[in-house]
Amino acid sequence: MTAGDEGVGVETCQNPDHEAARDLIHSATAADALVTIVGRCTVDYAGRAASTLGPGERLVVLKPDGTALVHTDEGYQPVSWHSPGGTHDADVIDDRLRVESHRESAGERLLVEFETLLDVSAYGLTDDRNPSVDGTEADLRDRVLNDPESIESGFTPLATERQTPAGAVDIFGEDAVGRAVVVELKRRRAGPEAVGQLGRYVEATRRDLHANRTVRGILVAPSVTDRARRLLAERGLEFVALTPVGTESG
Amino acid sequence: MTAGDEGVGVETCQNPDHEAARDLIHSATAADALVTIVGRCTVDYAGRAASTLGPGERLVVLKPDGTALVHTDEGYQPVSWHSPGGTHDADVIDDRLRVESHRESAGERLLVEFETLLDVSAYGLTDDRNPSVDGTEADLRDRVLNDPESIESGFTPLATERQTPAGAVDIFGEDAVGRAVVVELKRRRAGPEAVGQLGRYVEATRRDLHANRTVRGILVAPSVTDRARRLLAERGLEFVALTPVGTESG
DNA sequence: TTGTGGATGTCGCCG
DNA sequence: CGGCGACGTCCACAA
Repeated sequence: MTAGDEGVGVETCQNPDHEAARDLIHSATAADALVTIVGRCTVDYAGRAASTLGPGERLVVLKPDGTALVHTDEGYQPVSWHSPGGTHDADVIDDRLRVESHRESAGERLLVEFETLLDVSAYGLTDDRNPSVDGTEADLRDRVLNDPESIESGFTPLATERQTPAGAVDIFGEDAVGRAVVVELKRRRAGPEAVGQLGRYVEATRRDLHANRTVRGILVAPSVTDRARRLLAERGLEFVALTPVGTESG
Repeated sequence: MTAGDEGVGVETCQNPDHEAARDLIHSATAADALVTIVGRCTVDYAGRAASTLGPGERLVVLKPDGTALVHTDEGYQPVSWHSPGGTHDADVIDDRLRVESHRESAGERLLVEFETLLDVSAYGLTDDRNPSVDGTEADLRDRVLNDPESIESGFTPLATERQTPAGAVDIFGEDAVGRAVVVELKRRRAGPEAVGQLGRYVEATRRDLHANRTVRGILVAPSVTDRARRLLAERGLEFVALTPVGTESG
């Protein structure tokens, strides 16, 4: 595999010796390939925090963009990792493969040291990256904009992402009587932070507008927790139940 | 590899035909092994939302706990996934491997359909899961408890995780003059939500205590954003700069 | 099961 | 580059 070759390529080594693994990682990294390493290893991370992992068998993924992931046989989350943007390196010290990812700008470093190697593989992957997702907050926003009556009769959206000193209001509009309305959207059941957000935006909007202008705040979400409902009541805010299109039952 | 065998085991197939891949996935899943599949595939997810991915070359990881991860050659995040708790299945339809993860209780389903297979491997992994992390919010809390003067002279912690109707207060205590103090901790630079949280806890604590008791609110974090600082001032709350032990420079 | 908030969150957008 | 909030967030812990 030559550098710049983005086509399909695979190189696999089972139970490789550590120097063969190092060489494979070197050439794969140079060719912008994705590398997987399976073996017994220890892990050390230092950066935004510090973490260590004792010996265990794990799957390590090195991506050409600098991402490093250390996965065990459980969980969605990697047990340790390095974010994109850094560089990978591999060497052998005391007959042991050491894989290191670092990003100087963030002062981060991830070190994986292998006792045992079960498998090392390199893959040249290409992906068009054309994801599509439905049921997001943007879908909920579009639903409200396409049918403002779903909020309440006479509601008129005037702006989305309206800037205030406290942040951007999801939907800003007017009710049937001409009062200002601040709408905060949540794609799923809303908790206390959502109320906090809405409250901040309402306060900021009151300051922005004429002092005597009424500003209503409406939280729009599929549902709210009890605590959130209480907080809404305390602050004179309102709630409208609405789900993003496509997530509703039926 | 027999069911219940948790020891080290590896089975690898390069450029397998789709039925061989299916068989390997079946036996690996039955043996609680971790499976990696590399190939060109499409992905469909339906559950909390809905997402689709067009054809692309990706790394798919199936874990024995029901986790499924679809990784491209970029990014920390899987481009699609299935959370732990479900089950994996594999079959061949129209000469194409289809891998499906589903969790009925959550109404979630992830379907990966392969056009091309570069590699299928299974690994029996064992991990002690003895992670250690430093520099967390818990470390910041311990730092304050071990040296209350780091907040201010005369500060006395009385409780951690003190319950209020608005949630749990990180540290509750008294200042040198006997006023109640509510402390909210953040391990990194704090933004508006942190102020909102602190404000809620202070309000709830004021209601809990005698009406005439003064309650101070202190945000403890390495730093705050401008907006957060303004919000603190508006609500009469305070800020003390402090980092979790071990993250500080020097 | 649900609620709540932390996380080495990551990621995208916008100033 | 930093601030800010969404995310199919995940996750641990408590009620």
